[in-house]
Amino acid sequence: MHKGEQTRTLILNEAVSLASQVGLEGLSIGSLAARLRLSKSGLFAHFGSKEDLQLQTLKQAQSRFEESVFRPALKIPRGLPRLRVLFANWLEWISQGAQAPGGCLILAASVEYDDRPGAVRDLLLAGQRELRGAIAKAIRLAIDEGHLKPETDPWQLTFELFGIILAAHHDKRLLGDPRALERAGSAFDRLLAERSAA
Amino acid sequence: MHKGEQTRTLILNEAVSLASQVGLEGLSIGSLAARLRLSKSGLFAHFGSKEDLQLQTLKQAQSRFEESVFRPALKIPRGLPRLRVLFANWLEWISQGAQAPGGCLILAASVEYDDRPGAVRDLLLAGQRELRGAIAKAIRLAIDEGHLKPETDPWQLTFELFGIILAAHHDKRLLGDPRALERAGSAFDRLLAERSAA
DNA sequence: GCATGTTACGAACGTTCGTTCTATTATGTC
DNA sequence: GACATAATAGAACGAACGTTCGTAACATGC
Repeated sequence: MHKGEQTRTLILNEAVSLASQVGLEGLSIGSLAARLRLSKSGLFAHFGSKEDLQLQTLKQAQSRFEESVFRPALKIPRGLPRLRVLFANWLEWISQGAQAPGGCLILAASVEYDDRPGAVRDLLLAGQRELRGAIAKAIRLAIDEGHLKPETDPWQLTFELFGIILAAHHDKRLLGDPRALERAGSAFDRLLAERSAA
Repeated sequence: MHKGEQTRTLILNEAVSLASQVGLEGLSIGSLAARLRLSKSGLFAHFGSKEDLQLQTLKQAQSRFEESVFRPALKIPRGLPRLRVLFANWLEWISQGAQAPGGCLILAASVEYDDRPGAVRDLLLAGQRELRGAIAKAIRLAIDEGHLKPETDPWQLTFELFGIILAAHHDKRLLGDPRALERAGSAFDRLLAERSAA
């Protein structure tokens, strides 16, 4: 009954790791099966198509992101404190080399599929919209709490925060710059300092 | 004698266009040949290996970037004016859908190869370092000209500018957000305004 | 412990991949 | 216009791709 679910989870964990290195399109059933010491057909039977495997892999990564970055932040008092934790968790997420040695799968897939219509892109888009909305909401709460100036544009600030994350991810991975994280941190601090209510 | 060079250029132009959509790894010799109505082997003879094709394609994109974004900015007076033109050209570059319908090939390849050692990654790294250095230099000139505060950190500002570009590219392509460019513009303006010398 | 249904395997399918030959056609030079 | 050279085509290669199918091994509920 639940032996299937068990190996399915095992497969998806390995799939996230592999796909983060070679991309969702580069993720091949054969090599994934070899990593897990499974037969190609045995693994395939769990999904039925490669696209489904890609979708499930992406969903796995998304829910891990939600669990690692977002959920913990909800326990922090709303306003600036929560926003700070959110950003800190996010930074930690993109610099995790353990479970995703190839960097953040979601960011990689976003670049890979930004011009390929289909279910994968739709899933990415839905996740991205949800993420942006949640950050904008956290910013709005910070305004309501009187932590940020009322004229702050939540979407604009969200845009700029995302840019810092992207730059940190890029610099850490391609350039291997160890200062990327502190650069991101000070950019974040300055961004919030400007908009902090007096 | 120079017929070869001619078709080679034709191939590389199409390769940049195709690779921007499917990635440098997804770029296959067969489909590229079909697009150009060439035989697979005939096209292959121009390069000798797929990796060489990838390298030449990336070099083509890099030199086009240099030509479109950087070179024109050198004619603008140094300091803030040049920096503004640089950023504007860059923004225009990432939103060009004509020759690279899949977005900026360099950015896509940076994500694709950030964890794949080899010649492609080395080329990306060299290009990125050159770009960062050039921007930091432009910023330093703006400081020297008295346009920016002397305590401005060129590398930190370069980092943040790059983040804005990345965010704009992402939002325009995945989210299809038409406001991405103006968001980037106002982020840029504020970034410079803060550091403008009185 | 047996029956039953789920789970995994192995072989094979047709395609496409990058690459290597050989042969044929175009091109540039005297 | 003939000749050397460069450029393209065509066929074939082994390997890997996603996918299908029949069958053996297994785990589960009685």
